[in-house]
Amino acid sequence: MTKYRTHTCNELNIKNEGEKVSLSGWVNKKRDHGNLLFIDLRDNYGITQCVIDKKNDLFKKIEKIPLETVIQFEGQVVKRDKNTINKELNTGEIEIKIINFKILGTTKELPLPVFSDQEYSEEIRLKYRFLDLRRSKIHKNINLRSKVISFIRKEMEKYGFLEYQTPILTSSSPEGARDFLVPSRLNPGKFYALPQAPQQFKQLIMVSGFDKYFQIAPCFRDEDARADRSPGEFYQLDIEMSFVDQNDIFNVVEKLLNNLFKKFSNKKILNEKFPKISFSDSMLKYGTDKPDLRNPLEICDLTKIFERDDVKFEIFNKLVKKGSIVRAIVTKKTNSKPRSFFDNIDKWAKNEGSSGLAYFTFEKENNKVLGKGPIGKLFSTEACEEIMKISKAEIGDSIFLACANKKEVEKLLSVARDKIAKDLEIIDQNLFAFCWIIDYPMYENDEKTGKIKFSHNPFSMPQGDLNNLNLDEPLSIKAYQYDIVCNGIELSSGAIRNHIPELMYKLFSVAGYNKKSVDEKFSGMINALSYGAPPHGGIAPGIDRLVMLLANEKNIREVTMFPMNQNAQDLMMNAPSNVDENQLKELSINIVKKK
RNA sequence: GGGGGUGUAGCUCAGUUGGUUAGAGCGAUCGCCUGUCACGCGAUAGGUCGCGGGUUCGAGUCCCGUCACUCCCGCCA
Repeated sequence: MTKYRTHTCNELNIKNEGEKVSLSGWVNKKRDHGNLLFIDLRDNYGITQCVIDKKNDLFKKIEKIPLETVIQFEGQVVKRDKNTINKELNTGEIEIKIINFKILGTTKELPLPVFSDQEYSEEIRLKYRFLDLRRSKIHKNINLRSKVISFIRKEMEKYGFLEYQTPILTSSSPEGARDFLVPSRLNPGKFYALPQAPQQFKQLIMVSGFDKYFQIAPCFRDEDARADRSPGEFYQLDIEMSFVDQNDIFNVVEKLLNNLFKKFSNKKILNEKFPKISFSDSMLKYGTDKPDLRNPLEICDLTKIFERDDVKFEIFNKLVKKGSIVRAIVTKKTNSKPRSFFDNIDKWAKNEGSSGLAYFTFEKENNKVLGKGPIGKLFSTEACEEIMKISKAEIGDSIFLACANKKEVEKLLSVARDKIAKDLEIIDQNLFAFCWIIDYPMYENDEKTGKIKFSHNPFSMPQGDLNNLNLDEPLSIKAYQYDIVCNGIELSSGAIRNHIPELMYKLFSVAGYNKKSVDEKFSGMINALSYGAPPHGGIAPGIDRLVMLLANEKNIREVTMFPMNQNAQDLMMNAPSNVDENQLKELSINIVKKK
């Protein structure tokens, strides 16, 4: 109880009948019958209906109060008639008979209505975020986010982790995303960088002898936004552990996510023991390293089929001869689908910038397997049977074929998998399907330069006999590097780190860094690892994306309190903004004006 | 950096083949209404059709440019 209220707007019920109470909140909605006025009063917790009739002298004044005014009502809890009970409200069995009121905060005319299910443009929502956040759906999302973070902290502490904080002003790192830079006044011409992640610090924490680290860590990357990627800043559940292999980390994360998702969602978890899929398998079966396992469709490789003489699909045959590959998606029991179903998918594929998806359906006539559809007759019975064997297709199933270089085929079929599943409505929306993607390659070919580069984190531990790595074939080396994926969304990646300096020099030299440049660029890390570093590893699931999944939202701004727009501007606070000439002078900075 | 979508009243949107004074719902203002909970009824106000240029007798509508928002590609070790 405070001077403003005896109860919140969500707690009064039939047991309080007759009590004199005081409530404070916003005028959510008025229903004015001329001689009788209902006001829905709203606060963070809920809504309570307040009522006044014309006999009361205050009626005329209260009638005029605009929506979203902040007001305090004194009144009496009255039981509602049976037929006027509102089952939608927790307080729906009672109402407050207004005795007195006090206006605590007035409002101008609203730029956007608060009480409405309408959708509004992002621009207006972000500019008036404080109004937008009053609306029930996003208000709930933000409170969910708070509860999720609190739950994670408690769980992690239960598992024996301690939260350690790391610097926000740190040094610019040579690899990875663009840094946000902060000029140093005391060191003219030099810059701090905001951390892209506390990657090096958490390793240093392990080297410092702390054993189990976590942090709800802010991360800053100056890269372009997406629906599921805030520009500028986001949060990770950063985790690092000493004396572990990757299964120890999997166990912690699986336990945490199972508990978290069970607590905050009614959806089922497909496999509580998350399946482990190797990177190469994932690229073959799903065309991507973030597969949506709710989708039962799988991709198979049929390149060999097009080397046969009894397959007369000239375009593909020729392309295969030139080195292209053919992969396919089988859809079950689609022989009765109308022609438009197939043509739409082909048309869609062409829209995606590919040469389209060829298709046909397996049928049986006179006990002989036949291909039906535009290109069906180009395949002999034997070829059809071979395809069915490889793709596990049955009579009545259809097959969609893509032919191009490996990367293009993977990319097209990965999105085609989503598209076809959506059209067939075979994705169970009431499911969370987690998986681990493991065995990432240590290196890859840089397409632009043709040189070998690290495919992920250069600090990852390579797999195999460390004294006998095949450095002549770097592309064959796999790393203890892993991702966790849920419903096709990449939640995070992690790795067992390389804590052996000599090995690190070797691995860096493959990617074209000599000892001197490694010492220069990663001096802090290398130096620390040289004084007794424990084996260690970790992971860092994205908090924003976890909350998105739990809130069933597709856009990260729906779970972020004060997000920036796509151009990394805060329309409410007007950031970024010009600064005073004097501020620049102190920082020894000149602005170069673009023409 | 590139591609798509959108831009009309405070908010959400309609606007036909280019043709009279640009409409609706919500909100605002005023009036009526004692059991609503998306209360109801009536009236009034509210417009640089994102901005600039062009075609045309005539442009919200067609063309060119530009800006803003958004989605995607690139990018995000």
